[in-house]
Amino acid sequence: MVRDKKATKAKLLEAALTEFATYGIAGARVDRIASNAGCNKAMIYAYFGSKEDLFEEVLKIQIARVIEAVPITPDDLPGYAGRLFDTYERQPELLRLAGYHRLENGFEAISKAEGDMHVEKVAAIAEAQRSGRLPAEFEAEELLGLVVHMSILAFSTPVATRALVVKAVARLVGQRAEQRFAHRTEDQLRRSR
Amino acid sequence: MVRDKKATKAKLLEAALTEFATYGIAGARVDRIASNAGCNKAMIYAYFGSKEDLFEEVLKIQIARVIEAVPITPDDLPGYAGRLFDTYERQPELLRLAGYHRLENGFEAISKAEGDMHVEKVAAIAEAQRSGRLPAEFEAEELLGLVVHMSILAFSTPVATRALVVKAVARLVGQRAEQRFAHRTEDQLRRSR
DNA sequence: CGCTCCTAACTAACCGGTTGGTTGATTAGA
DNA sequence: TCTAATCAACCAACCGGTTAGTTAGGAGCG
Repeated sequence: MVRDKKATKAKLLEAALTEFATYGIAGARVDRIASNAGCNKAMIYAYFGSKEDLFEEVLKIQIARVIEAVPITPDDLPGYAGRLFDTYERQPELLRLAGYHRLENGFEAISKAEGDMHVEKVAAIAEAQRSGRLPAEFEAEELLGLVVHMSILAFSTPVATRALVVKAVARLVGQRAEQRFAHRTEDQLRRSR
Repeated sequence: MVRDKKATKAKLLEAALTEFATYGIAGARVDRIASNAGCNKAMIYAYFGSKEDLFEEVLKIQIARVIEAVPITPDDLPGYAGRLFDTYERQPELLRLAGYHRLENGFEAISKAEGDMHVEKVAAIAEAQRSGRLPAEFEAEELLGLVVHMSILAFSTPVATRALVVKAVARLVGQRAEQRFAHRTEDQLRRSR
C-alpha cells in the first residue's frame, strides 16, 4: 500500500466523476465512490469536505478541461459548435454533470471559471460582429447562447449528429463551416484526447 | 375527512409533480409527497405501486398535457417553437421532469404517448417539405429535433427569450413567423392555461 | 547505514437519522 | 353490515458523516 495524497485524491475524483455522471448528486453514494476508488470513505471528507463539495470540484475540473480543449473561433462558429459536440461525445460525463448541476443547484449557479470565460467569449463574438464577420442580427450574448445550445443537441434528440449541428449553426449565423475545421483530422482527435 | 379515491390520487399527483420537479427522482422523498398532499404515505403504494411508478405517471400526464396544448404547425415552425417555449415558461415543471427522466432513465426511455405523437409530427413535417413549404435541406426528423431543441433554449442559457427562440427557428427553417402566431393573444393564453 | 520517532495518510467501526416500503387495525359511507 | 379508503406504527436497510486508533515512510541522529 502506498501513501500518496495526490494519487488518492485523483482516484477519488475519477470515481466521483463516474458516480455523479451516472446517478446525479442526490443519487450518488459516497460509499460507492470510495469503494470504486479503492479508498476509505473518510478520505473524501478529509480531502473534499462533503459530497456536494466533491461534486463541485469534479464539475470545475471537467468545465476547465472543455474550455481549454475547445477555444472559441468567432470566425467559425459552426466549427466551434462541432468541436464542442465532439467533446461531449467523447466525454459524455460533462454533459450529464452539467445537466444535474443545473437541475439540482438552480440555473444561475455557474462556476467562477466558466463565468470569466463567458465574458471573454461574448467579447470575441461582439468584435467579430463589429467588423462584419458575423451578422449583427443577434446580440453577441444571444448568439453565443444559441451556438452552445446547438452543440448540446444530443441532449434532447437521439438523431443528433455532428454534421447536423454544424449545418444548423451555419444556417443560423450565415457562416459556412471553414474547411480546416469542417472535419477534424485524425491527428486533431488524437491530440485533444 | 372525505374518502374519495380519485381526489386522493389527484392530490398525490400534484404534490408528486412539485416534488419530482424540485428534487428529481433520486432526490424526491415519498414522505414529503404524502405530507404535502395531506395523505398517508401508504396511499402512494396502494395507488401507484412505487416511487418510480409514481414518477412515470406524473411525467406521462405532463407530456400529454403539452402535446395537447401545443399541436404542431408545420407551416409555422417558429410559432410552434414559440408556443412550446410559452408552455415551458408557464409550467417549468415539465422541463425539469423531462430533464431528470433523461438523465436518470437513459435517453431512449420515452413514454408511449410521446413516441406515437413523434411519428405523426415527423410525417406532418415531411409532407410540408414535399409540397415545398419547408426546405428539404434537413431530414424531417432532424428538423423536428432542431425546432424542439431550440424551444428549450432556456435550459442552457439565462438570456433565452421567446423572441430569440422564434427568430432563431425562423432563420433555421427559412420561414417567417406567421402573424397570427407571432404573438399569442391574451385570449389564447387564457384558454391554454 | 541503521535506528528511532513523529506526522500525515489511512482504516474499521460506528452513529443517529432517514429512506422506501409494509401491515394490521380503524373508519367513512354505501 | 360490509367493503374499500385511510392511517399510525413499524421495519430493515441505507445514508452521509465522524472518530478513535493504526501504520507507512520520511526526517533527524548517531
